[in-house]
Amino acid sequence: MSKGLTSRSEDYSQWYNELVTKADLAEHSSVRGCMVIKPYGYSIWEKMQSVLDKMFKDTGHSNAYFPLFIPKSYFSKEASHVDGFATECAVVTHYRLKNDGNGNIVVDENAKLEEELVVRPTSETIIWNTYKGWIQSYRDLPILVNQWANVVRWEMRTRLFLRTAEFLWQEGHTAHATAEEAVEETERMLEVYADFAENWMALPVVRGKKTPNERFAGALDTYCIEALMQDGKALQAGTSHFLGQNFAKAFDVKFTNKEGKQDYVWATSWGVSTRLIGALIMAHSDDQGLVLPPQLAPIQVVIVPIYKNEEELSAISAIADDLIAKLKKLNISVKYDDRDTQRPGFKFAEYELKGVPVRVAIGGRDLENGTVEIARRDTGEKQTSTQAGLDAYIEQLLNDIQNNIYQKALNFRTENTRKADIYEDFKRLLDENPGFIAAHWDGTPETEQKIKEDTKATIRCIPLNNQKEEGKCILTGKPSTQRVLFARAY
RNA sequence: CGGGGUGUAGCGUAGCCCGGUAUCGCGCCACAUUUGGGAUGUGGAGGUCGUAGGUUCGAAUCCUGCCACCCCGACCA
Repeated sequence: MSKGLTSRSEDYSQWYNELVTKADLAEHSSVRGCMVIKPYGYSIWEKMQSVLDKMFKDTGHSNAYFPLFIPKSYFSKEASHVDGFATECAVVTHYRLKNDGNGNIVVDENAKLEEELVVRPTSETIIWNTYKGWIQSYRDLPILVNQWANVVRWEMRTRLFLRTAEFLWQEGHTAHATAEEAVEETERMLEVYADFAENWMALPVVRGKKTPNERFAGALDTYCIEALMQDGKALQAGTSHFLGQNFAKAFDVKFTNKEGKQDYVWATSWGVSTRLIGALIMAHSDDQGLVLPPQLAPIQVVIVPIYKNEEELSAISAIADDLIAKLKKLNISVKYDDRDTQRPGFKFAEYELKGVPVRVAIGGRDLENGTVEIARRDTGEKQTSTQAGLDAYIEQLLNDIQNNIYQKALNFRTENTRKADIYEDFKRLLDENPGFIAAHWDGTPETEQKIKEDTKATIRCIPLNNQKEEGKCILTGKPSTQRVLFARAY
C-alpha cells in the first residue's frame, strides 16, 4: 500500500479515484468501463443490500428474477423508452464461436440470431411483457416485485462506482389497479430511499420531482433524492418513477376492474445502484481516506495490540478477546488485527484509509493502568478510556459517530445551498461557491435547456412540499411561483 | 463520439527530442534488530518498456494502426 492520498483541494477528482483504489474498494478491469468490485467494497454493497432488502420486504415487496437478455423488438414498443436507451445498449447478435482453421477463435457467422438480444439497460420491457401473463383481474393486483441484478449501459465516459458500463442495482417494478395507488407506491419508495440515505448512509437528501427534461424515459413523473457532494456537485442518489399506463399500453397489459370494465394497469419502477457507494465516499471521506458511517461499515471496530514480546501480546489478547465477545453480543462487527508483520503505526494509517469508525489500541501502558486508547475516525480524536464498561461506551460512540457524520454533511449542505435572484449572481455562485442554488424558473424546458447550455447547471429537482413564493425567472424574468434547485451534477 | 494528455516491475517514476535491450523511490522476499503514528540495516528477486505492425545492422526511443486510462466537451436512470 502506498503512502499518501492526493488532497481534495488539490484535485478532487484524482482524490476520489485514488481513494477508491487505495482503500481497496474497486479497480478498473481489463474490460472498458467495467470495474472489479473488490471484497472490501463489495461488503459495503452487501450491507446496503441487506438493509434495503429488508425495507422492501417490510413494505410488501418480494424478490424475483428476469432475464439478462431482452429481444430488441421489445424496446421499440415504448417510444420514449427506446429513445432514452437506444444509444447505450450492448447487443448480442450471435450465439457461437468457431475455430477459423488458423488457430483463431472467431464469431461463427452461421450462428446469427434471428432477432438480436439487448443486454438489459433496465428491465421495464421484459418485465411488462411478463406481467401481461400474470394479470387478468383487479384481484391479481397489486404486483410488488423487486429484482437485484446487473445492468449494462454503454456510457461514453465512466468513473468507478459513479458511472460504469455495467453496474449492480435493484429495480422495483410494481403494477396497480389505479393511478392513485401507483402514485402512492412511487412516493412510498422514494421515502424508503430517503430513509436509507439519511439514517444508514448518514447522507442528507432532498426529496423532489424531476422536470420533464430530466424524467426517466417512459415515465409520467420521476421522483428523486438528490445529495450534495463535498465539491459542491449534486448526485442523484435514487429515483422512483410513476410510469402511468405507458408500459401497460405498450405491452397490452389490461385487467378487469371491479365494475367489470377493461383498463390498462398502472405502473411504477424505482431503483438504486452501486453508485450509492460513490455517494458514500464523496460525501464523507477526507484527505486521510474513507470515512464510513458505522451503520454501513463492514468493520465497525478494529483492535490493534501494541506489544514488545509474546507474553505481553497474550495478556493483551485476553483483554481483546473479552471485548470482542461483548461487542459481538451487541451486534458490533470487530476485527482484531494481531498481525506481527505490520507495525502499529502502519495499521493505524491503513484503517484510517479504509474508514473504520472506531479504533481501539491496547499496549503495555494499558495493561498496567486497566485502560485502552480509543480513536474515532470521523474527528480523529483520541482518548484513554477504562476497560470497564467499554462495550457500552463503544456502542454509544458508534451512534455518536453516525450522528456526527450526518450532521456534518447536513451542515455542509445547508452552507452550500444558496438563493440567487439575478442571473449574474447565479453564474458567479456556480463558479465560486458551487452547491445547490434555489432560484426561480419559468417552468419551460427551453429555459432549463438554455441555462444548462450556458452554465452546465441543471434543475436537480423541484423539492416536494416546496414553499410557494412569487418571483421572476432567473433567466427570462417571467413569473414563477416557486424556487427550484439547480446544481452542476455528476 | 470530438479535443487534449498518459501508458516503462505490484505502485509511482527517469530515460524518448539526439536509436546501442533500462534509472530511482516505495512495495515484495530472507535474516537480524524493532513495535504507543506509515521502522532500520544487510542481502536478494522481480521488466513481452500497453499492443500489433513498419523503418533500421540494432527500437522504450522514429513512423502507422489499435487498446486502455485520465481531463475537457457532447451524451447519460
